[in-house]
Amino acid sequence: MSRPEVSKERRSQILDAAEKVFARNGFAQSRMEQIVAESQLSKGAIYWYFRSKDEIINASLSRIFERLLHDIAEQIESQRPVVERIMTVARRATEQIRNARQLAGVELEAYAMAARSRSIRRLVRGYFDACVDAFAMLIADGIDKRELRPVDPRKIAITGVALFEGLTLLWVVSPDLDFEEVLNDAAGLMLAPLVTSPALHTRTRETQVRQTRKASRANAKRKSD
Amino acid sequence: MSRPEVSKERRSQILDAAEKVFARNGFAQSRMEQIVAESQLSKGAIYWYFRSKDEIINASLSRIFERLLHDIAEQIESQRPVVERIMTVARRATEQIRNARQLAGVELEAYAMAARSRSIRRLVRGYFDACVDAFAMLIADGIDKRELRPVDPRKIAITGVALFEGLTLLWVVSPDLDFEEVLNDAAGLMLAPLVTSPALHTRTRETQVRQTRKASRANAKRKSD
Amino acid sequence: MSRPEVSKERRSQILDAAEKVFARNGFAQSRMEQIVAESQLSKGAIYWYFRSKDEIINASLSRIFERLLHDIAEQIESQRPVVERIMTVARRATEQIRNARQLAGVELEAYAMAARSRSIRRLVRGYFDACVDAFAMLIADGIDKRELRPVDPRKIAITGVALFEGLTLLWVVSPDLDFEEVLNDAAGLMLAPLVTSPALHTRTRETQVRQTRKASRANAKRKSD
Amino acid sequence: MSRPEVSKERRSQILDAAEKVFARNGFAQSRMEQIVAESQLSKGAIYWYFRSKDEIINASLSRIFERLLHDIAEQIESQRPVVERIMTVARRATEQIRNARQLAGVELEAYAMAARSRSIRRLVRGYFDACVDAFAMLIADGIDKRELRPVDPRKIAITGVALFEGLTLLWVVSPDLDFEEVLNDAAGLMLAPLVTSPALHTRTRETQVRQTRKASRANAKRKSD
DNA sequence: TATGAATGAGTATTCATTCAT
DNA sequence: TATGAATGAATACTCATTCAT
Repeated sequence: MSRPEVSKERRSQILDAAEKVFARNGFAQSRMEQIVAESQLSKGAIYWYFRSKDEIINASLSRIFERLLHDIAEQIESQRPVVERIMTVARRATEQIRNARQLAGVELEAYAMAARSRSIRRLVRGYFDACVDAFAMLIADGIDKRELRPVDPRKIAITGVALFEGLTLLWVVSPDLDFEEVLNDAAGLMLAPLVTSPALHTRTRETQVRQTRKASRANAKRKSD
Repeated sequence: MSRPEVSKERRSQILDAAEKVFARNGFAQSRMEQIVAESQLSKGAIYWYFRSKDEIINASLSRIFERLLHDIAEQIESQRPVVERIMTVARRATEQIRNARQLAGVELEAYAMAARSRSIRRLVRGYFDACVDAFAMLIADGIDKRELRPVDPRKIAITGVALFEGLTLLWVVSPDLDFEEVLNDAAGLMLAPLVTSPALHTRTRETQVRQTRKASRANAKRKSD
Repeated sequence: MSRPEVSKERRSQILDAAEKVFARNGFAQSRMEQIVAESQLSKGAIYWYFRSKDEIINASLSRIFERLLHDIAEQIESQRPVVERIMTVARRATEQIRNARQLAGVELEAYAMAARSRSIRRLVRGYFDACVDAFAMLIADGIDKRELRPVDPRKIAITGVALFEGLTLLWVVSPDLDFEEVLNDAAGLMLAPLVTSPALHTRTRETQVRQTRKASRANAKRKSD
Repeated sequence: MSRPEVSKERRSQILDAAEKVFARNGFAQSRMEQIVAESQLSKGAIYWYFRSKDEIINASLSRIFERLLHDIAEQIESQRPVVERIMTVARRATEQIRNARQLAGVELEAYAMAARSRSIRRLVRGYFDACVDAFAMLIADGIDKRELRPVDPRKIAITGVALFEGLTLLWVVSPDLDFEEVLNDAAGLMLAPLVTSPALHTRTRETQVRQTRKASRANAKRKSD
């Protein structure tokens, strides 16, 4: 292998290790020592390829976001109906997060760090913007193809991304929430009014006040555990 | 002041100081020394009232969430139309967060911590559950009064809370986002289909694909800054 | 109760509490807070009667030593044969220490402190001197009554006290040692040659080299546990 | 120097420093800062080689006991008469302790700690056991060679070790005690009855009651200082 | 006398980063 | 390039003692 190839290889090796450690312990609670151990390299080697822990965090996050976006991009290029594509993206993201549950924790930590660090904020913002862009593109496509009513794609997209991130957050805090079901409900709620054909519809029909009150009491009970 | 009154007073004094420090620096980056300085008390006094930094964080978060919920509760009891009340709650929350912008950072950090700490998770979960309950109650009330179509209030509530938290997150990351406008759009999008009267409607009318594409390019440009 | 009586009462109350706490945790690891709790008094009250923790330690040790000496004194005044009286003292001390096993730990800590603190040294020294005096008196009495050969009572006494303290030390470290048996052996070994009548004799008779070697191996084995 | 050699060197360097500091201030009153200063290394370096202060204490004590045992071992292997060898061991130990007087304080603290700490107790016990073993071996050898009467070597050994430790304790508390003389007296008292030849004998002859009473009065006087 | 809230100097330990080899 | 020993600033927490009431 040539020099630059070795360099690339080593950086990957380190980031792979770092990612595992970050997933286990979060960014703040991860120690350079642990990354060293996981990477099978030496402390010096790590610092040869990365200036600091912060730089590793940035690079790691960058890679994670890229990977997530890559998945989304694939779906977007498909030629299937827009609503289907949207739901597929959502479902895939759901799967990904459920499989690598720890990823959600890392993401949340990144969002929290974004509030304090300029560089992390730029990173997260890039990710969000890309998500919104992709989503908006999809909506616009749907409008063009008369699958969706003529709405502001950007607004829908922002709402959609916010909804997805918000649901992820709720799910991290309440792991017993049926993420898939909730996501379906929420997506249906949001998309149904936009669809020109009556294919997608909210499935609920009648007053469910009593049901809701019951659930409230359940919450109250759990609180006192 | 009597003994127990002084004790209560001191606890508040410490939590007030802690809250300021936390808002400035986040939980992790806040130092006990800073809380000591801000509280005008001594280190020993702090530890007389709280066992550890963690306990202060918990108490502080608890108080913050309580305050937020208190505000929501006020709105809920009003007798105005449900949609109005919902929008008022959203608007008030918006204001609160915009006024104490740092609060959002603290909240995000709490959410990230919830992924790792049992006690914080319980706290955050209690908050989310209460929000969902309150929101669901409002929806149920709307349905009872025929202001809203008969839907599952709980599902709407979860979606609503997720949406609000997600938007806050987006806004923390993209501070130049017009939070109020985005919130209005999202709320309209979500509520419009539920309303029986045609009062509330999405204001957008025609294909805006071109507009969206333009925004995408703007994002792409900002990225390279 | 008159003022001075209350004072005396309170001091006892505090020292009783302190003694319990010291026995549980040792001097260094005992906290004033614990003494406060155990004494059912307040922190201020404790400091009203004692200037400092050190003063409590001193007073407590003083009381402990006095009590031990009191027991010895009783035996000395008896009119029974000297050897019997010596063995009774030893046996009583043994019992006392075995009953309040923690006492031995406190004593050892006092001896260690004596190496650094002038006041503790004076206290311990007073105790040792008194022990030696009492023991020497006993020996001298035995010589006078022709129960013992004419030896230097002081030398025997010092040896005896050292032996007893040394055995206690060994027993604290090796709690499975049969203290009573070892003490009997040691006392017999030391006293037998002094006795004019042949009443007391070492009970061992023949070469026990093999037995010893076996015990050595047992030690070696325990070491590797 | 090779890597492992440097490591060994550093550990020694740290333990040498620690030993000096411990001797000056005792274990509990020694500060890591002092060990850092004395060792000419940095705080980090100390913690690179030892996990904690406790680990340094353990290692230090271990080394001290090993050194003491090494000295004893040398004497035991000699071919001179057993009584002579015993007295030489005792005399050498005496010298060692008198030269490094502070060592006695450290030992006493170790004994006190043994009452509370499992690991220290194991250490001290190993030392005592080894001492007893060595002593018993010597006695057994003497019996084999008909220099000593057939007694239980182990019992003598325990008594001997207890006696020596007890005398050391007395001497720490009463530094003006003539340790050598007292040790000689005690050893003579213990060994004389065991010896087959009449070479060693108690040198005292007549009633010394008066002398003893005088010493008692001296003690009483010192008490009131 | 008595209370217990308040003080603050004191300390072991951690960990990102550096640098001689 | 690579190693891993060495650095040292930073930090949460303890606890004997004090003092206003």
